[in-house]
Amino acid sequence: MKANSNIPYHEALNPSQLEAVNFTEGPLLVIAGAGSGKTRALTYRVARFVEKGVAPGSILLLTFTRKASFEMLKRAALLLDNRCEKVAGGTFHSFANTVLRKYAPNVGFNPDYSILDRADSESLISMLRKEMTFVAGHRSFPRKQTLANIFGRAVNKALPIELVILNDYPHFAHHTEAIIAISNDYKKHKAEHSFLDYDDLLVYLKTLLKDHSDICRSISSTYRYLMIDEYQDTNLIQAEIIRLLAASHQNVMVVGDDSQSIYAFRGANFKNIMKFPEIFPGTHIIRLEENYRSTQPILNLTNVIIAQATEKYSKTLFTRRPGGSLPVLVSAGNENSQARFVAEEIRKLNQSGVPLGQIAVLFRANFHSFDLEIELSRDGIPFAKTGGFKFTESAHIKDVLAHLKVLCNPYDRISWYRILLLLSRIGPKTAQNIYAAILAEQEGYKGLFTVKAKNILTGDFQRLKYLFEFLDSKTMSVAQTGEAVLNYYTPILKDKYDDHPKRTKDLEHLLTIMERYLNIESFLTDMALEPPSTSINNSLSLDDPGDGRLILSTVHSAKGLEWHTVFIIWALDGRFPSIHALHSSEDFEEELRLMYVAATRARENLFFIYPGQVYDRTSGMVLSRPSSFIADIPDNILARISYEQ
DNA sequence: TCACGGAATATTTTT
DNA sequence: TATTCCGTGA
Repeated sequence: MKANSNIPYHEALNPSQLEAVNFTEGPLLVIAGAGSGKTRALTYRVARFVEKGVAPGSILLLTFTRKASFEMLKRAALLLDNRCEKVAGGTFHSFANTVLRKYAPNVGFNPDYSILDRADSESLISMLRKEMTFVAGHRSFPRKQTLANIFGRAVNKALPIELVILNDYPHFAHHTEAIIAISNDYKKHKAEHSFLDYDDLLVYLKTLLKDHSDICRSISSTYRYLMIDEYQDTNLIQAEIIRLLAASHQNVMVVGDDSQSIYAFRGANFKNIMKFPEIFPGTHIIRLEENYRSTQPILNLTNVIIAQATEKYSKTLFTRRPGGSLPVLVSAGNENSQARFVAEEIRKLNQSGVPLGQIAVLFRANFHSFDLEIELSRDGIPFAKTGGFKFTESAHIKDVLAHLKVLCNPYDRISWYRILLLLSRIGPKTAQNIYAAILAEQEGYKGLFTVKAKNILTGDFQRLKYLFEFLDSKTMSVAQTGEAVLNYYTPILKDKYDDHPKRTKDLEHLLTIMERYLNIESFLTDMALEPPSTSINNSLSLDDPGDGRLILSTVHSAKGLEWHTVFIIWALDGRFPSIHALHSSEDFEEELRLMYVAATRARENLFFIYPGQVYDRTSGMVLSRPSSFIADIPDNILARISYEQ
């Protein structure tokens, strides 16, 4: 291999990584510990295949974010040549979309379907929820977001809704009937309007492969080598898709770390990775245990944390890096002294030369950082919170997209409501009437011009009519259409938002994206499946290189990232582990894995901080014990200090 | 029927 | 912090 290759496999890879790269036929499971270079292994393996002469188009690399696959293929291309960029790569969802656009009729729907992103499906659910008359009056009826969670869980775990409510939302048990009714409405509405949500993409792909063995065989013979990243976060449907795709050739490699499975609440099932060898008999298993990230004292601690898990592929991470200081557990008097401790330490670190962008504060839930944010602002320490709003989730982008969506699907009720409610003097009732008229005409959005109702003689509604008349009158490119909508929308924007200059910029950005598309349908599909990763307001986008700001992040959003110094705040029993997880051993164990993920982010310094006395309103309990995941760890592994004032 | 203001509330969120 | 819900007055 060395002789006729320009790729320095032996220099760049350790023996386990090398073994994974060279194992090219048959089922392979790579258990990749935190920071063990699994991306490197995957990248080199792609390059190796292509170098050997495997057609790039017959390799399928599935990941959970489009960014992950894009980067791997780009790096592989740097190693070898740009044939690697022709490898079929993407997310499960984009792969499902590609297949379904071709085969949708085989599973009973139109290939012109539109995709509902999370926000779309939530607003649809909200609409249906409001129409349930008997819901009104029940103050404690689940919100749209909760409903979407319940429906999603039922699908991803293949459980009936009753059971999901009983298991995870017992406090809504008395609403079970209404929730099921809304779920049925939701399904019906999607079917009638050719909408697929994210889950539907996977479900229909699975159904297609399962019910049409000829199609399944044909797809399998196209993709003869499968690689799946982050396998611990797949759900049952995804595992089944992989099983079906790999059944005929068995050339499937999955990479993951069962100890870092933290998405069970979305249906991920870490047992998929445990069961993989059963589903594919003869699976070869490789463990990557050499860690390239953290110092040994940090690894000693994280090894102890994860040793408490009951079900796992046991692995012990080690490093060859010398030195390092002990992780520290800090007891702070109250919430505010916790924040002050963090701010003070950050200041010291920064003065000793650690850039702010190399420091992160991690926490269990988004609102746990509120107090700290106030403290940081007061101290003048610049910070950025990850996650935050994504480009396509911001109101003004969604407003504009709604106008484009109805062009493709004139009976898209959610979008019409969104468009109409932007106009003054038009509320839900009038919007309903106008939509009814559009539906009644059964001819595009003709009803917009013929509808008669009070409240609509305003100039606003006239302008809307002109817009659609104009869009109708001639054929326009995607960008021209976008421009027309923007001209119409800008006055509304200026009226609605004080910060319109910033939002106008976003819209201009949107327009430049539109210029790349030949039709609106494919533009909208990409906006749902592969939205631009730029986030708005001053929150940080992940591809924004470490600038001069401290990072605040939930543990979930921190997965896969690393920093010089990591602070884990609220390491308090009842917060982390969350009070919601104390009743179920499965949930509790997931909290443990979450703590493991948090701690393994650190390269040099690791701090856990907990406030000593906190009253928790929802439970009525006083929380005062440090997180049980670390409370009993001996002093020679975890140092202790206390901080008052 | 709509618009507005104040109060209540919140676990985590790759598509 | 920010979103959503609810009641009130126009």
